[in-house]
Amino acid sequence: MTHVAQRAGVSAMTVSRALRKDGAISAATRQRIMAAVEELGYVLDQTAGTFSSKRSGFVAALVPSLNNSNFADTARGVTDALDGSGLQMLLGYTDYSTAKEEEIVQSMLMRRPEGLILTGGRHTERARRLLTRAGVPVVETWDMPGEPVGHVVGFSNAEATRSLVHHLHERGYRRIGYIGGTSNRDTRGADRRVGFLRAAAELGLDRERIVSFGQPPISMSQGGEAIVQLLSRWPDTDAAVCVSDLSAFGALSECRRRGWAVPGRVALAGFGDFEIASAAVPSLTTVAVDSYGIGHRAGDVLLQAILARRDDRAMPAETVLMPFRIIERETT
Amino acid sequence: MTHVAQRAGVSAMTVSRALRKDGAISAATRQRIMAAVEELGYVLDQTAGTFSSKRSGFVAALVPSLNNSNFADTARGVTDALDGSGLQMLLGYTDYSTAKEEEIVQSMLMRRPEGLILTGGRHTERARRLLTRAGVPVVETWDMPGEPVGHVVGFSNAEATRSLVHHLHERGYRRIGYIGGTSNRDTRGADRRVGFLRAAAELGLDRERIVSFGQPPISMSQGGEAIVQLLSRWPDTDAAVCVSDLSAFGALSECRRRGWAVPGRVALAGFGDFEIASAAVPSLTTVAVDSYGIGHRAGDVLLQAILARRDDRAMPAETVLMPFRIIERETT
DNA sequence: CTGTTAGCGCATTCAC
DNA sequence: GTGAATGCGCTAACAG
Repeated sequence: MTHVAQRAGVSAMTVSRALRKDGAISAATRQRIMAAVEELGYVLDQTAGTFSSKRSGFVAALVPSLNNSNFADTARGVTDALDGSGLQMLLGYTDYSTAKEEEIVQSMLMRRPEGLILTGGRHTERARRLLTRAGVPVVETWDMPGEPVGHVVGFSNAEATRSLVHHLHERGYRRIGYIGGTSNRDTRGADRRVGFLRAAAELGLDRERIVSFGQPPISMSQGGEAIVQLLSRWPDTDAAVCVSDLSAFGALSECRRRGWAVPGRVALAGFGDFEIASAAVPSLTTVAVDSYGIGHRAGDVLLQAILARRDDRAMPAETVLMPFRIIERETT
Repeated sequence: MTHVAQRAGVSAMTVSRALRKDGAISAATRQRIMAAVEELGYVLDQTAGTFSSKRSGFVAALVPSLNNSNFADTARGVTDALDGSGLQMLLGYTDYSTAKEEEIVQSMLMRRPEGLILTGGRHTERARRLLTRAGVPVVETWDMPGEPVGHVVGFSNAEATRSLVHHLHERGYRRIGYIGGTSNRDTRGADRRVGFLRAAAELGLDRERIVSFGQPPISMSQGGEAIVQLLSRWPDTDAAVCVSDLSAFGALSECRRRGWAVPGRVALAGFGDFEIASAAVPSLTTVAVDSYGIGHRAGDVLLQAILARRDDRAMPAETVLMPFRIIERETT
């Protein structure tokens, strides 16, 4: 910066000002400085800037997996909401593990984010403690946690699945099964199973008709194996609710290979309204969530909280309930 | 850190040592310090550490899109290769735009990464200049650039698609079409079209039989619209090569809806060996690339280069050609 | 609109 | 194995 300053015939401080948008510099001086910057190939050292200003200029966003269009859309929403704020989003992925989430929370906090966006409402005790003590705003998404860490932008996965089962019941299905992963690692998946069980209890359906298959998130091929297990164990099953569209598509493909008509032999429903749900033949009944909207809204809430904090204003914890809706298609 | 030091009855320097793995501290002292750290909820400020040590402890990885299992696998590979090195990967996505790539390169460089991994070999002039001047190792992936910026771990997309077309020709297909996006925004997609044209020229096939549909990356539904256009414009088409498995699946679904037998009426092939390629019915012929391996190898190469640089050793630019292979399935 | 001074929280270096 | 002095490159705060 001193080099640039010398070349432009100004002080380092003036270079610093020219490199930030907040003005207080004459157009002519800025132009001269920018020319010097380009000539020297100077790139501002944000590390030093952060250190000095105590503003890191970024927020951390943690998602379970990169390869999931729902979370990719949420990340896009966050990025868009932050656009123009001078804040950048740094992404981390937890592989659906709260232990890994804890690690990433810690390593993110070492870089002093101005806020964090998390997926889900379940965290390790230590992660909760770190987050609380960090003193920066936190938004939990894709869930409705009982005891939120801070702000929330999400919905109840249990409630959404419960609605889906009720919907199938209204359509006349009575022997409904559930396909999901073997552990509670995917906490949203576990919540969906809870919703299935709740609806089954309310409607007097069989609550045993559950196939758990593979470590979450379960793949298309695991969905295929699961539907075979479900129908061989309970051959009178007339509908299967799957933890995600991907497993539902796997089940659908396996049915096709075996000549089982969908929805004639068995109806299928997924979760998430991935592109494949509408592209599949027959198209998949599913639960649509506004993934992008969750991210955008979470970004908004976080930004407001960060701005409030900069002004030493307190911002009350906000909980935004996002809508979901059942999309009936050809598999039911 | 001073607080922690006081509580543990040592100097700040000793706390700094305790928080890094490099030893030179007694077990008893470290234990006392760790206790104080936990009690106070202290989290090391890596910004200050980076600033002082001139090591940011991270590498930047830029991918075109998050929602793509190929690039997600590559990112996983990079993360795994870096595991244990003390380097963290920070991810950015470019939306398949070199202009956005330039922006992200700049904002990453402001945080002083110790290395960068890029997807593709085409960049804006300014991005190239920034990268060259940054003085840190760079690895380009998923491509075989003519003039690499630094190291390369990839393959030729043109060559892979050319092989696929030759493969179809050997299987007896003679009126082969190509489905891709409308612009060169997805540079790997553009290279695949080049490979198609090259093979068509070599084999004496019709070189006009191309449908470009939508902004890359093209969606499943755009793949569906494209196959309809292709077959209505050139009804004698006996095979279609698609820029990706996703568009190929969209084409496949549309054929099914219209009662066009695949591969009877038209054969289809994709690119990438996504999970959907094997899950689809009929399963998709495609080109498999070792996405995870590209990431892992790129991470390895970058790590070696970073370690060499730390020791002031020069490391010659390395080019690693990764294999691809045609996977013949039921759509051809 | 521009310059000067001071200091952000660590790690490096050297002393002991 | 531990401590003290020093400085990393920038920006806040204030002066002019």
